[in-house]
Amino acid sequence: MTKIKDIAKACGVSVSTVSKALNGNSDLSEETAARVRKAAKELGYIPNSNARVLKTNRSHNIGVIFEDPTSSGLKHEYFSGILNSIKDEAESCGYDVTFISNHLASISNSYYEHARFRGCDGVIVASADFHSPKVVELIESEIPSVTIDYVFDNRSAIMSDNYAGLHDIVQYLYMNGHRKIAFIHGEMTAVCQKRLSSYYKTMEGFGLKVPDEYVKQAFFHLPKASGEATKELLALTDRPDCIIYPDDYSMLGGITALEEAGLEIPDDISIVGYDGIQLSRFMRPVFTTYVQDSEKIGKSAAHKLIETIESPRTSQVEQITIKGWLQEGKTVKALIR
Amino acid sequence: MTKIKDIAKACGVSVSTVSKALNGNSDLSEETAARVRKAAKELGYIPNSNARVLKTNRSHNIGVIFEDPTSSGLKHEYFSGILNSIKDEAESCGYDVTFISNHLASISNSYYEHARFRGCDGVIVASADFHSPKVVELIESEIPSVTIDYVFDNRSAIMSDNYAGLHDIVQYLYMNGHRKIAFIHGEMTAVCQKRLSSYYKTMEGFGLKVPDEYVKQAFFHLPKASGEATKELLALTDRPDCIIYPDDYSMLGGITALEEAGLEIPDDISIVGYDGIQLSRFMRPVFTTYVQDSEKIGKSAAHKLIETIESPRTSQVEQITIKGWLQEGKTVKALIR
DNA sequence: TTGTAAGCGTTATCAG
DNA sequence: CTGATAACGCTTACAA
Repeated sequence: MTKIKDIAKACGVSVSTVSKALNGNSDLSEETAARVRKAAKELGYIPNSNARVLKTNRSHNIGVIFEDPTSSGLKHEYFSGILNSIKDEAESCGYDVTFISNHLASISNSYYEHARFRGCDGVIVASADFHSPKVVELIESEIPSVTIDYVFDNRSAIMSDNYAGLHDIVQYLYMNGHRKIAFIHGEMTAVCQKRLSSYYKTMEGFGLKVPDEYVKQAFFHLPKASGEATKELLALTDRPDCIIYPDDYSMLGGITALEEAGLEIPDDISIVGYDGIQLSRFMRPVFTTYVQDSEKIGKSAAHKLIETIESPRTSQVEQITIKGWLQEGKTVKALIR
Repeated sequence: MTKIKDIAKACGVSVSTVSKALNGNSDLSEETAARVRKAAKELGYIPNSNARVLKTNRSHNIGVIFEDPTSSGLKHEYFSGILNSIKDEAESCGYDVTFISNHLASISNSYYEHARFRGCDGVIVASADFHSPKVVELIESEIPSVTIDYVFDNRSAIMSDNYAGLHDIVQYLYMNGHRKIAFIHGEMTAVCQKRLSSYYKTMEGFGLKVPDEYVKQAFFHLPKASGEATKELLALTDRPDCIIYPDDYSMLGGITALEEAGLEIPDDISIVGYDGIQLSRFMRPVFTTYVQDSEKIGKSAAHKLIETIESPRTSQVEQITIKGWLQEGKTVKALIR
């Protein structure tokens, strides 16, 4: 394999001259530089990033963590969408993307160590158990990082607007005449808490009381759990006329339960999802759901991280909130009041 | 940051002793080895992969190419499933996973150069334009590689069983009494050709003639195109009573066209998809479709590549075919004969 | 069983 | 404008 030394020999110059020419260093005659570049091309020179990183301490490689605690990981459309746009943005800035895990066989069982081991310039924590000490260790380290949907002190975060999400949903339901609005939510992650408080607050803002029985815990991405919760809601003496689900996928479990109960959607009961996955647009009736802008979220995360890496002084720590939008489907009935 | 030298100093031994101890080299007294390991832990030592790779020429990093020519890339459930299981398998073997692209800003516009640049031990080509010179360049290089759903000479490949797929579909339709079976297929990739020839052959095996008008080209993952093709089929004087689609997602376009034509599924016309994405199980009627085992495909690809890397001598070049299965949904009518 | 020393390919400092 | 040289952190003959 051709290396700098070979080029130097071929051109009759020193290795440092070659290095400078290849890196566009200005204090070199344009003529020599051109000669070197030409030779490099002819010899099929490919730089060796490992040698470079060793010397410069800059890898132009960012780590990404996609380890759904519920193990759905990349299979979740929300996350694969985010990954896809992280990749696009990173590559267009000259950065590579490597997965970081906490169980790389025989190397390390810590995110931090893994990232250090590979010399990542920074890490995006997209999906992980944010409460785990391993994540905290990484976040509190000297490695620049950006989190998605979770805020750590003194670190930038990209937030899907869960507050607006529930607000817009509840408001939409209210405007359509609904008052008895139940909320089946996922496990108590930060995301979930945000949605929950937004739900309560918005309800309150409309002067609506929330009976305790109207709020049920299920699990994200687990249709069965939401199906169970749905049955419980249906068993109430004063049952809701509207149910908000943790996500579109979970809503499928709800739909099954509703069908079993012989209820028509939306005539007998209205339902709303969250995420806006493809499926939500193709189901009949089309889902009314809050669409998360995963593309923008991924892009922003990569952008912010790279900014933090390249301009540590001027880059601000900030929480960037990415708004989504309400997809008006056919699962909510407009009640005549 | 702690390095080998620091450990050596702390233990009063040489750096080579430390290196040996940390790498489990046998010709070292157990006592020294233990002392060194203890010190390494206390000092929070983290190895530097770049230095290691530079010296050993083994990165324990595999590259993956996920660049759908149709740009759907990772958003396609089939591919995100594959990626997920590649990642799992690689990590459990102590390998990292890095995306390789042909447009990494300012570094390189060639897969091969990119992979060399990062020192990848091998590359999995999961999704790319296999005909492009850039892919060929990589495949023909000295870098070990495994492809998915496409065979190159002298390289291992993992193949979703497209032959069995169409065979099983046609057979199932035949068994259910269908004779007029149309096939809307995707663009003419290798995958598509395999399905097409299997379709023709199986039809022939059952003594069925395929009218030219029964075979239409549309595009993978583009519902609209399949919708158009569906309309053309419906316009035939002797229209098919059954349509096979390029994939589940495309079938949605077909369904829309059929609905517009006022046809009931499966009473008026039967349809079959391909892939077995989540959506196919939640749509009503549930899709009859051929499920591709993306998890097994990804796992096999990683496994085969690592085997090739670690045992270049004994590892065989082979095409591994991964069978899927027919998901019996409700979109095919059992015709009384 | 342990240590010495060379070298992996690159960049950066400093002298010419 | 160009070149010598040290250094990045590690592994590995080979020597002791």
